[in-house]
Amino acid sequence: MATGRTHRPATRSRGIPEATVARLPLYLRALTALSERSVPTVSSEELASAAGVNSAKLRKDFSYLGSYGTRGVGYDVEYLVYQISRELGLTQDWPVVIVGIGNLGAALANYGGFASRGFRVAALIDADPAQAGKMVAGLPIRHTDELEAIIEDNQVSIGVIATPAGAAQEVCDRLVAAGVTSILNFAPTVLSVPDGVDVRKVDLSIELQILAFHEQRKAGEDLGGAVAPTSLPKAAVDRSERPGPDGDVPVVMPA
Amino acid sequence: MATGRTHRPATRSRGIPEATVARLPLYLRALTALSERSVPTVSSEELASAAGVNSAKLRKDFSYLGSYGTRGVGYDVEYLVYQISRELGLTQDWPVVIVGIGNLGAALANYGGFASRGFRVAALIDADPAQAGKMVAGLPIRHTDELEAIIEDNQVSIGVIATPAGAAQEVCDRLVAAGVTSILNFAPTVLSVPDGVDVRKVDLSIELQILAFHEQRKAGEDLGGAVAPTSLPKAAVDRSERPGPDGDVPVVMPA
DNA sequence: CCTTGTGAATCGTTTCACAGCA
DNA sequence: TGCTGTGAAACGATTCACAAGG
Repeated sequence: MATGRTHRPATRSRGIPEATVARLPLYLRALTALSERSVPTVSSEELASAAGVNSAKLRKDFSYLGSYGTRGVGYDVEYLVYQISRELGLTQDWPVVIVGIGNLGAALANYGGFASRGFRVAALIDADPAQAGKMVAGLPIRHTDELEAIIEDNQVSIGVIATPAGAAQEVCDRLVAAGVTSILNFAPTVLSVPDGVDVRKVDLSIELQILAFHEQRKAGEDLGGAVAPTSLPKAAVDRSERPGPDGDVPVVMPA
Repeated sequence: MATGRTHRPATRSRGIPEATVARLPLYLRALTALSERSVPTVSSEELASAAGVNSAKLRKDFSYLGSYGTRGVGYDVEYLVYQISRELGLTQDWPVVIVGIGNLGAALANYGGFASRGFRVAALIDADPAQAGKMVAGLPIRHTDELEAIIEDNQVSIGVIATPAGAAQEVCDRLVAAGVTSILNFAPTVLSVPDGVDVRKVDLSIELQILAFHEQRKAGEDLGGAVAPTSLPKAAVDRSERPGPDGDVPVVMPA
């Protein structure tokens, strides 16, 4: 979910629900695969199962875009690909910059999924002068000093932050000051941004922690009961038991 | 959200809402930072703002865990760190394997956030024989042939898939057959898994597409109207207009 | 007859607002 | 007095079930 308090609460016109927007890329991927196999039409049932959702949800989602199906038949694949692409804004070109070219930044730079949608990596930026000039994914790494100029020259409105947590807020501030209004943040920090700027967060360690929660539950069920003594009296907890957490996350990469 | 149809619908005992579970790691991070600065207590207001949520939500979330605060005062930082860690299952050790050691897999292997929570990278696995034996993040890359043995020897229940999309389902099947019951999937595919296996998905390109949607909206608003002719008659769309999408995503890395 | 599109019912989450307690 | 804990209200998303329409 976007972190910054954004998203017009009023405006009330073509309101596509957030949950629906988040699924459109999923449908698009499934449709693209069908399109490659030259499948002309799909039913909501088929497409839903390819996208990993149920058909009622899919139909409701599509109903927000308009009436693009044919009753008794299904949806025209090419037509839907086009409609969803347009709705998502992928029929235009989006230059993005990636800041922080460690392993993660490099992985992102090499990621084919960007180019094949409307995204074009306009520049790779890193704070380490020693990295400057090195080629990654066919692009030279440029130094942070050039950040503002790069944003302006390329009309970049989307920035990807793949720096260590400590650097993220400063990078974010500079991106925003230079005109970026959407940020994809891989650093494990809460970024604060002015109104009108969207932040989305991808946090590897959080995803694992959620898995661990469910995993623990499963283990508990195998034994047929609650896993841990869930409610021991507060006084019983020895403060030194967990000896004061072990230094938080040097984070993703030396950037 | 988890993709596989999982999550016990019945059981009905200590039901912590999914939305709450997903925020616990966030609180934990904020609390850990406070703990390092030796802050003894926080109010819901302070902690909420550090975690980027509002205080009512945070209090409701904590109320599912129990009554861990003190009215008029706030929450004991160390105590809460411990309670949340335990609830998330982070007081135990979780061995994980990472399959697919391209740039992304390497970034994950180097990611400090794993070790500092209860996660231990038990092995790195790649299908490329030429990679086998190379050291990444202090661990040797091992060949896919060894996958089953590694899982068993290390009692691994959590697997991370960072392979190209084409390989993901097969890797997933092998992981599950070998006993893995939680999967974090970075490949842009819908994985199908048997009941009882949890899948969480991180998709870089989807996040960007969601940003593009909102970005487009902003651009449209600047001009004070709808961006695109949102509803043109179906017949008007020339099928050859978007010439059949350009090959989906070679994906993350040559793995 | 088949599949879409959608009101209405349901479910889960968030927010409000205040009683309860240190 | 101040902040937690929580019922109750509001909101949003999902699912149901069926009428509409090719």
